[in-house]
Amino acid sequence: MSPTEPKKTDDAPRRYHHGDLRRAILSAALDVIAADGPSALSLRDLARRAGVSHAAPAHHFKDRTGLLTAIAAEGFGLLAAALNEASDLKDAGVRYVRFAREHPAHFQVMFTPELLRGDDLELTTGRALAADALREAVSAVRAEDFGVDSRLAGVAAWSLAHGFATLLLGHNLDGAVGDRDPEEVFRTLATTLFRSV
Amino acid sequence: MSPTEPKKTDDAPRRYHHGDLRRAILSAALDVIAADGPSALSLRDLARRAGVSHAAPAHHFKDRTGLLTAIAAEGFGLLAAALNEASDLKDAGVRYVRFAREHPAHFQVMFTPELLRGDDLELTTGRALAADALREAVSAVRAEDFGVDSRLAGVAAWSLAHGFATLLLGHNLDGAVGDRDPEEVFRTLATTLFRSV
DNA sequence: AGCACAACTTGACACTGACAAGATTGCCCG
DNA sequence: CGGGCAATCTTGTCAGTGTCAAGTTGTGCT
Repeated sequence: MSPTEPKKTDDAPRRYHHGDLRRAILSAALDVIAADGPSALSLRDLARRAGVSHAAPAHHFKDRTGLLTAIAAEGFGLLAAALNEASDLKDAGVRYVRFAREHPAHFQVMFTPELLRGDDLELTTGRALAADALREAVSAVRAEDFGVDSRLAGVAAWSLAHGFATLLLGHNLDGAVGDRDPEEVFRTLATTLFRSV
Repeated sequence: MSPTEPKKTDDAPRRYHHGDLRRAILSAALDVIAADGPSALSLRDLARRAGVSHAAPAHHFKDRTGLLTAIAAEGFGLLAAALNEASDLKDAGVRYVRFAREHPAHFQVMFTPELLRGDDLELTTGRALAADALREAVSAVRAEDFGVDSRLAGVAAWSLAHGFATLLLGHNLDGAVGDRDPEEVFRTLATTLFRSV
């Protein structure tokens, strides 16, 4: 689309004037988002933190949407990697929740589509990788054990894990979880719900 | 907190210069949010749509956060009303999903805490109303049927419904749901998962 | 060595949220 | 019934932001 864009996104780490500005800005952005959400993100503020001029970030991410899209794409990659190590569906759910807790900024941005460039290549491939990983985990539970549609099992598992993770990050489960380990709470919860499938 | 604020929030409809500016701005805001998310919200744009000056909205909502907080509070009220009519836990879940589809802007704002004034009175009371409604629906399913903790049943049901609704609004289930009625999909899904509790 | 290009800077413009201070309007109460 | 008064809205302003355009600096390659 835009031939002016560098597009050498993640080859080797850059060693230029700044060092690795792209990573520095990504990292600062993740801090800000984790603390105050994507709406608190300011490119100029990120530039200030990195000690560069206010327009420097644009060279790496084109614009605000580009930065958030890069974060989402990275997040889907990380999520796919995490899910690919799951032993079964329940374990995949636990890893999903763990991912959301360990990468809250990624998680939040990944599922806020109006902030993203939906047709971005790295984003769509990352999303596809994560979807494949989920499908793989779901394939372990036999279709006839669950219901008519095998995809329904995937939707159910995804909904449960995603809802739990989302509510957790929004501090909506603080009372119910208490001081227990959220992942353990989710495990027992998933075991109870899925015990018969 | 702020004694300058009018605070006569929702008595009778105002009949002043504009007519009912407060409602007009709320309504326009809901349109914008439903279409492009909360980050696309601009007070000046809302003022323009309502045909008033750029600073008029501030008189009704103090600032951007105030507007979003009012939306969230209204949303929790609507959700509580919907849940209070539920016949059982599964029906509450279906109504939860229906609420999210019918009021996507409310839903989105309600669960984005960093956009809200968390200590706002109307918000906290609205949230408490909705929480009560959920607890009421959960109380129908007996604790020993589910597991040790009865609250766990609430967390499970809430997570499932919230995750399904969130993924649905984000168009993450378009493929799996197809052209079926999402509420029906959720109903079968919840029936399968909760059939034994 | 020098050239092409990536990385960054400087400057500008339109837009936004927020605040202060003034103008207008309907309502209440004497 | 009319005068004050408070709620409603306007005007003006300021700092901050995203984005674009054009210039500058450094780097690796040939």
